[in-house]
Amino acid sequence: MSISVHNGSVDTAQRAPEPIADACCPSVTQEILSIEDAQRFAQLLKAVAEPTRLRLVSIIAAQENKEACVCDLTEPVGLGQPTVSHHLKILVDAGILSREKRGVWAYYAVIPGALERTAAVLSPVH
Amino acid sequence: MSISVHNGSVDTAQRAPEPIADACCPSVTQEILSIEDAQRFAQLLKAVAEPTRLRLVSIIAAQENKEACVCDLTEPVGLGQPTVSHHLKILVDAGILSREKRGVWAYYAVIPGALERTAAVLSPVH
DNA sequence: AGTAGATATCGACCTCTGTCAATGTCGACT
DNA sequence: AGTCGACATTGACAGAGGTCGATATCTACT
Repeated sequence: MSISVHNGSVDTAQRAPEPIADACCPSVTQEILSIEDAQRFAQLLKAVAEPTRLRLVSIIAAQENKEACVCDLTEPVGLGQPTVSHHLKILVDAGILSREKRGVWAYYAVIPGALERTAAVLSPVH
Repeated sequence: MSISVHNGSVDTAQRAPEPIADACCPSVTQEILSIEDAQRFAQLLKAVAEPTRLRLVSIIAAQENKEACVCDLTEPVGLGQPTVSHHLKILVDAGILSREKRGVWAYYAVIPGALERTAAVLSPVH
């Protein structure tokens, strides 16, 4: 079994319950939020409303290559590797971070515009 | 002991542990967040990262007078009065909403610029 | 004074969430 | 093949957080 997918795209087929960061249209102050929109927005904001995850995003963004692997992150945040991995997964699922595996390492990067889209939920651009 | 304070003005003196919405300087992408900043920002974002609270803010902002009392809010969100009161308190403590008591009613309003300042934590203005 | 109504607070319950130790998985290297 | 190292996943635990019923407080009104 485990015919290791050499076809790169299958990896993404299994994953991706559609990231929540496609907050295109409504905003908190533009109209009364539906229950569904409120839940989507809350889930997106929750991904970022956590001290450790904020620092993770901050550290990754401050990196020279704009990316970092898990081993670069455990020491700065002072938490165990499974915990860091867990936080990163939440940020990836929310559409804030991207994950690329190169060899043994997994490199995480901030998806361009993701934070701006998240912020736009609270304050639409202008 | 316990000389019950009959002094009316203690009410306001007791309150106000400085709202967290004075996120003036740093931002997630500008520099590596200190642990203290990360905690402050997370607490501010947590206040908004909840479906019911998002809808409360949304409903209040959509009101004609830009304000609403608790009795206006319990029915739209479909929750009990103590629960709504609890959520509103969290938003007030975070510096998102203001509270003004007129007669028997307590009127809540979105503090101008509060949502923008909160959003600026994720995406600095420009 | 006494009542009624709006809101805040308290206590309890249950779910969600952050953390860790242990284990599983996979790639690189000898 | 076998080992080592990086990362993900699982299970368990403690603490935080959302909800409600009951109660307290406070104001207007008769």
